[in-house]
Formats: sequence, C-alpha cells, structure tokens
Amino acid sequence: MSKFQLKRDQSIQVILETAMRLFSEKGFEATSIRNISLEAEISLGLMYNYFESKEELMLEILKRGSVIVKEAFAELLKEPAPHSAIEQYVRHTVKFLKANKAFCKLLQTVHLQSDEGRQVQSEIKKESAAAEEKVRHHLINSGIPFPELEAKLLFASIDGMVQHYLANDNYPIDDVATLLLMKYR
Amino acid sequence: MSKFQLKRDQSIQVILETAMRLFSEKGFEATSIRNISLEAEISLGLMYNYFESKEELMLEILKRGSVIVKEAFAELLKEPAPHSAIEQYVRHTVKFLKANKAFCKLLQTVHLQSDEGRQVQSEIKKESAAAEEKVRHHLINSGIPFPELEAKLLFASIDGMVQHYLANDNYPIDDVATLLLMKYR
Amino acid sequence: MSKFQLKRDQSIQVILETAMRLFSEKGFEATSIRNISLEAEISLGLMYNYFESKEELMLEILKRGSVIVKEAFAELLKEPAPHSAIEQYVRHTVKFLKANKAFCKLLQTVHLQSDEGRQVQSEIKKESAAAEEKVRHHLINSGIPFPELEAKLLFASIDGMVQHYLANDNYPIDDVATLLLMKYR
Amino acid sequence: MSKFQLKRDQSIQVILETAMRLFSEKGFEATSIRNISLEAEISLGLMYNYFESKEELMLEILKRGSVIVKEAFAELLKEPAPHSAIEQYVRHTVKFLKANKAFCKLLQTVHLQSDEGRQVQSEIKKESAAAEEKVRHHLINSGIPFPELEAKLLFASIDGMVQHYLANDNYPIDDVATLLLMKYR
DNA sequence: AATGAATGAGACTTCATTCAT
DNA sequence: TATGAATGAAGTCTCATTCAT
Repeated sequence: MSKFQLKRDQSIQVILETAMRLFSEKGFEATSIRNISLEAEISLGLMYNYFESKEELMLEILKRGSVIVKEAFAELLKEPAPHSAIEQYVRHTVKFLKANKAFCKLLQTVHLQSDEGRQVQSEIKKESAAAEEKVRHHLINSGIPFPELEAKLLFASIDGMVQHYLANDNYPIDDVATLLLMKYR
Repeated sequence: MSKFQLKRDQSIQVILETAMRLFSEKGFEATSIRNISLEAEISLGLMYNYFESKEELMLEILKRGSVIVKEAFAELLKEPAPHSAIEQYVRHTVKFLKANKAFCKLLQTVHLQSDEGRQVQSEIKKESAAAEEKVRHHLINSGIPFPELEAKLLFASIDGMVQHYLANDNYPIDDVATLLLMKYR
Repeated sequence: MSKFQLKRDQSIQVILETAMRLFSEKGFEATSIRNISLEAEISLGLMYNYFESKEELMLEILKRGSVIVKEAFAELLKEPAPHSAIEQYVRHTVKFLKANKAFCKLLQTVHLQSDEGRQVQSEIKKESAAAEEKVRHHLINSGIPFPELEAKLLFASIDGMVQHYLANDNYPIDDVATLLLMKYR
Repeated sequence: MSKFQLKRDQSIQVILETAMRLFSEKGFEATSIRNISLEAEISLGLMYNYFESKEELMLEILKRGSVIVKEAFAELLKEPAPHSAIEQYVRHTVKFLKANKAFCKLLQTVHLQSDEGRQVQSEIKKESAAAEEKVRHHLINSGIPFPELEAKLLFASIDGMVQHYLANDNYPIDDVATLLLMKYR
C-alpha cells in the first residue's frame, strides 16, 4: 500500500513541478504533454494515471497553489501588524513571491479557457481580498486625502513590482519595496 | 489597380484587427486561422494571400504596433517637458494605452516562441528606453536620494496601473495617474 | 457554391459508404478512422470536415438508414395487401434487405454505446411497428388459435432468415420466404 | 499446493465469467482489461498470470464454450429421439440457450479478428452440424416436398427465436418453440 | 483574386502489456 | 503470488497550410 503511495506521490510531484514550470514559461497551449513527459523524464502515458487530462493537471496546479495562497494570507491576517498593515502586506507579498515564483509566474501568464479554471482563479483572488481590505482600512483611517485611490495606486505599485521581478532576473525587489514603504511612513 | 489595392488594404486591416483581438482574448495558440477568417469574414484560403503564416500574421501585428509605439515615443521626445518629464511620460503612456488597448493587452499576454517574435518585442521595449532614460535623468537631477530605485518604483507603479487598467473595466486610470504624479511634485 | 457542394457530397457519400461497410464487417470499435480513410482513399482529416466525430459518423449512417427504412415502410403501408398482409410484409422485407444489405448487416451487428445511438436505433424499430401490427391483426382476424404467439414465431422466422442471408453468400432467401409463406396460406 | 491450485481456479473462473459478461454487454473492443480486473476484483497485473493476453482470454472463453457446446450436442446425439428429431433438437437448443445465455449472447455479438478466433467459432458451428444433419435427414425421410428448404426455414426460425430471446427479457421462448414444433407434427 | 475542399503532422488520450517490488 | 506503477503504440481529433477550381 504505502509502497505504491510513495511512488505515486513522487511521480505526481515531478509532474506538477515540471508542468508548472513549462506552463509558466511557454504557456498552457504551447506546452504539450510530450514536452512535460520528456522534461520530467517519465513516460507520456503516466500523466494520465494521475490526472485525467491536461486541463485537469492545470486545475490541480491552481488548486494546490490556491491552498498555499490561502495559508499565506491566513497567516498574514493572524499576525498583528508590526508597524503598519501596509508594511506587513508588502513584506508578506514579497516573501510569498520569492517562495512561489513559478506559481506566481503561472498566475500572471495563464489564460483560463474553462469555467472551472476561471473559478479557481477567482477564488485565489478572493483569498487576498481580506488582506487588501485591511490595507484599505489602514489607509482610510490614516486620514490620507483619497484613501480609495491611494489603495489602487499602492496595489498597482505592488503588482508592477511583482511583474518586473518575475520578468527580470536580479530585480532588487526588496529595495524597491523598502522605497515604496518609505512613501507610506 | 488602385481599386484592388484599396480592397486589399481593407482586408488586411480587418484581418489584423480581428487577429489582434482574438489573440489578446484567447491567446495565440488557442486562436485558429479559421477563427480569424470567420470573424473577419474573409475566406480561409484568402488569408494566405495576405500573410504567409499564422506566425507571420502575429509578427505583422507586432511590427505595426512597434511602429506606432515608435511614433508615440518620438512625439514624446520631441515635445519639451511641460512641467516635468515624469508627468509627460505618464500622461503619454496613459494616452497611448487608451488609444491602443487591444495591442497593449496583446503585448502583456503573448508568449513569443520564435526568435523573430522576441526580437520585435525587444525592439518595442527599446523604443521606450529613451523616454525612460529621460525620466531616469530627471530623477537623478532632482536630487532625490535613490534615483535609480525611484525610477524602478515609478515604472513598476506605471506598469501596475496599466495591468489593472487592462484587466478591469472602469479602472480610473487617470485619477490613479494623477495621484501618482502628486508624489513626484 | 454548387461547385463545392458537389465535391462535398461526393466525399460525404464515399465516407458514409466506406464507413458503413467497415463498421458492419469489423465492428465500430475495431474500425479506425485511418482504416476508413485508407479504404475510401481520402485523407485522414477530411472526415472531420464533414463529421464531428467517429460517433457522429455512425449516427449519420443510422439516421440516413432510418429515413430509408421509414420510406420503405411508408410505401408498404400505402399499398393494399395483394393477397395477404403477411406475404406483403415478407416480400417487402426481403426486397429491402437485398437493396440495403450493408445497412442491415450494420444494424444487426452494432453495439450502440451512446444514448443518441440507441435512440435512433429504437426509432428505426418503431418504423416497422405499424407494419408488424398490420401482420399481427391479420393473424388475429384469421381465426388462428394463438395469434400473438404466431406473430412472434413468424417474426422470429423472418429475422432468422435475414440473419442467415446476411451471414451466408448464396442463401436462397426467396425460396425460404416462399416456403414460409406457404405455411400461412 | 492444492490450496493454491484451488484459489487459482477460482480466480480464473471469476475472470472468465466477468469477461464473458462484459464482452457480451459492451463488445470485445470496448471492454478493457482494467474493466474486467475491477469488476472481477482481481489486480490488473495478476490478470496476466492467468491469461497471456486479452485475445487469449477471449479464446479461452470460446474454447470452454466450445467444450460445453460439444458436450451438449454429444448428449443430444446419444439419446434416442423421443418423438421426433426436430422436437429433440429444438428442446435441447432452448435448454442450452437458457443455461448459457451469456455465452450465446457473446457468440452472436462478437466479431472475431484473429484467425484462431474464427477457427474456434467455426469449430463450434461444426459441433452442431451432426445434430442439424439428423434433423435434415428426419425431414428428408418424412416425405415433405422441399426438405432442404424446410431445414433452412426451420433453422432460421430457431435462430430467430434465439435472437429474440437474447434481445428481450421475458420472451416466451418455450411457447414459441412449442408452436413451432406443432408445425412439424 | 477568391473559395473552401483536402492534406497530414502533431496534439491529446487510451489501454494492452510489462516491470519493479 | 500479487500489486499497481510505468510504458508506448495506436487511436481520435485539430488545425496550419496547400491545392484545385
């Protein structure tokens, strides 16, 4: 029983990691199952022992990522804000980004065709909503003139940073983040 | 003669616009030539009178976009900075974005496989380099503490705005841009 | 328009005939699309210009057969019975069988998986129901002891004849039919 | 030893029965070895300890059926005809049919691809030849006008009955058989 | 120039079979 | 003996591209 479970899990892990990398590098459609099998050094058919289809493989990647995102934001909300909610949010985002680079790249890139795919994607977005709300409230309470717009600008800046970090090697995201936070002291 | 030429150009224009829309909506791989021909109301075979291949059609879209980008930035560099180079850059970017939404969406989305594609894409980037440089110099000359980092943050904020504008209908990009510029007064 | 329509119809006809033959000879599952395309001397992909799937090709065969069956039985019911309803039914059945040997073989053989397939098959059966009813009534009115059972036996004999005719070359179905009819004088 | 042998035989029996059922229900091609292994609650790999291949499993079913058919006909030929050879043949056929419904269904349904398969099938047919010959002689000796044709009609009627019995639940085959026999008194 | 029929390489997927344990 | 993980040939289907008219 457990003998097979181990092999299963190993294979599943290899498939998921390879697929995530290739999907994020080349896109979902441009990545063939053969591509994945060659890179993962498994047989072409093995994928279908564990995933019903290419689509389902993608969904599984998203679902697992969704869980990680959920955990990350749950942790964030649990902690009391160290100095400011903004700093906490930004630092967490950067930390998560570094720890889950491939998945973040995938999220940015992927065009979901299926309804289920879009649903999972929107669920992932919902996860962050509470944390964003916390930041938005922080801005509202800070007495800043246009708190809603400020929130929009802040999230734009963060997402822009993320985008550049994912696109360029050696992007000094920590420094840029620090500079960003200095604007909100 | 000229009558045929006119019709030809019209067809080409329709194809390019339809293809751009579909590529940006569904992705390059997920859009078939038949799709485009149906939407553009051009017969399938005729597509190949105008474009050698699907790849070439994509390249043509990028090349024409590249020309527009080049013109836009040329115009930008020609004008004297009204108040500040930053404001000029941001306003131009927003204006261009609004005028070329589909193309910008395509640029964000598309995964270029071919070398030629990547080359065109990098050329487009180079177009903006001069304008970015102008902004960077403005920041350096302004005596701000970390001008290079500031530039990175500024471009991140701009690209984040662009990203959110393209993703959401009704995104108040002018207001967010105004707020952003207020930080650099 | 008509120029292409002709080619379309020719191709469709070739595909349908070849597929019917192969399905009835080897069974649906054991017949590959490649098989059909090779025998029909068309390209593999052409089938998919005209039929969405192998399943749909099968359905189309059944539907067209269904129409022919319907016409045949309509004709049968229109005519007044020459001597007896039984003779009329048997002769018509034999005539139809000879004219549509491949389709009859297919009907006998095929295992329908899909609901739609089974539906078409049951529709075909319904077509014959009225004609069978006419025969049944004839038997009831004839004062024969067990008319319902007689009908069952008669239809069994007919179907057995059909089965043997389809299985063996040179089966003297006309003579067997004549002999059968002599039992009901 | 014997304990293992027993278990082995039990497993083989379960596999054969399950396979026969599935083959006759869904067809040979549409039934996968995995299907059989799941229904028979035998592990996939173990199947191949008992049968070299799917084809060979089918052959084994046919061979065992062939033996049963042979025994049945041997028994039939051993007995003296009670009243008539025809009655004896029909009653035996019905009895065998009821006792081996699944196998009979399989025989009707299956399209044999391999030579060996067809050979076994033709052997099964040969088994019945002697019994059929007895019936044919009975008809010839009875002074009936067209004995050969009468035989053909009789066997057609029987096979038609069999066909209807296998296709419909609650088919009153005994009654139909009785009625058939009444024609030959 | 214009049409859509035709082609076939390559994608996804299944499944009989083998292999490692 | 028994298990199910792993393999890869072969099937269905898609679609960029060519061809005949």
